[in-house]
Amino acid sequence: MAYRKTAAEVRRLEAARERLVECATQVVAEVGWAQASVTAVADAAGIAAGSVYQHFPSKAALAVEVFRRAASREVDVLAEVLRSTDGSPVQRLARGVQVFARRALENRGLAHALLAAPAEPSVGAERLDFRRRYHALFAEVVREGIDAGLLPRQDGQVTAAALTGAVGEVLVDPLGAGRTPAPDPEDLLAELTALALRCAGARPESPP
Amino acid sequence: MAYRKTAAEVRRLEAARERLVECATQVVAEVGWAQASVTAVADAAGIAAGSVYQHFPSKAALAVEVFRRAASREVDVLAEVLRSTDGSPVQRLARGVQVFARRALENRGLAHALLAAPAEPSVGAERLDFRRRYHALFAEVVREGIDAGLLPRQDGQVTAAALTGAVGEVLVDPLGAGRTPAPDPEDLLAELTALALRCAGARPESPP
DNA sequence: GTCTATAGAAGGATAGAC
DNA sequence: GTCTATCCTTCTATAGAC
Repeated sequence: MAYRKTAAEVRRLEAARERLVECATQVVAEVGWAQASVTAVADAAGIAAGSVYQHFPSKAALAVEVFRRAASREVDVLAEVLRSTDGSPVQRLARGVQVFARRALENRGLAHALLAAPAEPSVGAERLDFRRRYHALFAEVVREGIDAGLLPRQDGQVTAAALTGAVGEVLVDPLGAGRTPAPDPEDLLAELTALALRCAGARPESPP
Repeated sequence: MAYRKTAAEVRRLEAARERLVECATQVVAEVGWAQASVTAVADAAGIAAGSVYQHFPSKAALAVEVFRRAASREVDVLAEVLRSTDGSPVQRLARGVQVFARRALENRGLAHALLAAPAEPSVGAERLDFRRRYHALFAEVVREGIDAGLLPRQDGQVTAAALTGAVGEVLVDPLGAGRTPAPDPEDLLAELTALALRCAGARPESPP
C-alpha cells in the first residue's frame, strides 16, 4: 500500500522548510556565504545537518533559494516605491535610492551577501538576474522622468544600469572593510541620493 | 648530493607557467569561468591536464592567477590615464572612463569575466579587491577635481565607488546577454562618458 | 646515473541524459 | 531511477636535462 502524506504532514514539512530558509538567511547575513556551512545553518534552525537534505538536494540549492527570497523582497520593495503614484518620477527615483540604501544599511550583512560577497557560481548567476531586475525598475522611472521633461534625453537602459551599479557599489564598501572614521549613515544617504539624481541628470534645484 | 636547478631549467619552467596563464586567460575570455575546464585550458596550452598541477596546486589557484594578471593590467592602464599630467582632472576622468569602457568592449569576454561572470569564491574575493583598486584611482582624480574647483564639494570616496559601479554595471549587460538591437559601441561610450561626468557633478558645458 | 617535468591513464565524485 | 559523461585530481612510467 502506497504511503500518502496527510495534509497536516505536508504543512509541517513546508513549515520546516520555510523555517530552514529563514534561519539560513539569517546565518548568511551574519557570517557570509563562505562561513555559512550546512552545520551552522542546521544548528540555527535546530535540526540535524543531514535533515537539510530532506528539503534541498544540495547546499547550493539552499543557497540559491536563500538568495532568491531575499533578493525578491528587495526588488518588491523597490518596485513599490518607484511605481508609487505619489510624486514626480524624479522624486520617486530619489525615494527609491533612499529605500535601497537604507535597507542595505539596516541589514548590512544581507546586503553584502546579495550584492558582492564571494559566492558559488550558482548564486553568482542569481545575482546577475537580481541586478537585471533592478535595472528594469530604474529604467521605468527614468523613462517616465524623460517623458515628463524632468530628465534630459538619455538612454534609460544605460542610466538604469549605472544607477544600480553606482548605488550597489557605494553600499558594498562601507559594508565591507569600512572606512575610518565610519561614515554617518545619514550623510551617506544624502550623498548617495544627490549622486543618483546628478547621474540621471535631474536639475539640482528640482523642487518639491 | 642535492639537486640544483640550472638557470635554463628555471627559465623554461617559468616560461611554461607563463604560457599556461596566458592560454588560460584566453580560454576564460572565450568561454567564461564555468566552461574553462582544466582539460580545455591544458589543451589550449598544448600540455597534458595533469601537467597543470606542476605549476599550480589547484584549478582555483590558476583561476586566481588569471584574474590577478588580467585585473592588474586593467588597473595599470586606468592608472596611467587618470594620473597623466595631460589635461584637467575632469578631462582625465572622462578619458579614464572611455579607456575603461573601450577596453571592455574590445575584449568583452574578459571584461565580463573580470566584472560579473559567476566564479568560484576565491575569484570573487579577488574581484572585490579589483574593484577597490578602481575606487582608489577614481577617488584620486575626483579629489583633484574638487580641489581645482571643477567639481562640486562631495565625498570623493562615494563618488569613486559610484563611478566604478556605474561604469562596470553598464558594461556588464551589453557584454552578457546583450540587448536587441545591440547598441552601437561608440554611442554607448559617449553616453557613458556623459553619465560619468554628470555623476561627478562636472558642468555639462565644461570645455576642451 | 640522478633527478625532475611531462604525458597519459586511473580514481573518485558529480551532474546531466535517457 | 539508472547510466553515462565529464570534471578535478592523483599516480605512474617515461623522456629529457644535467
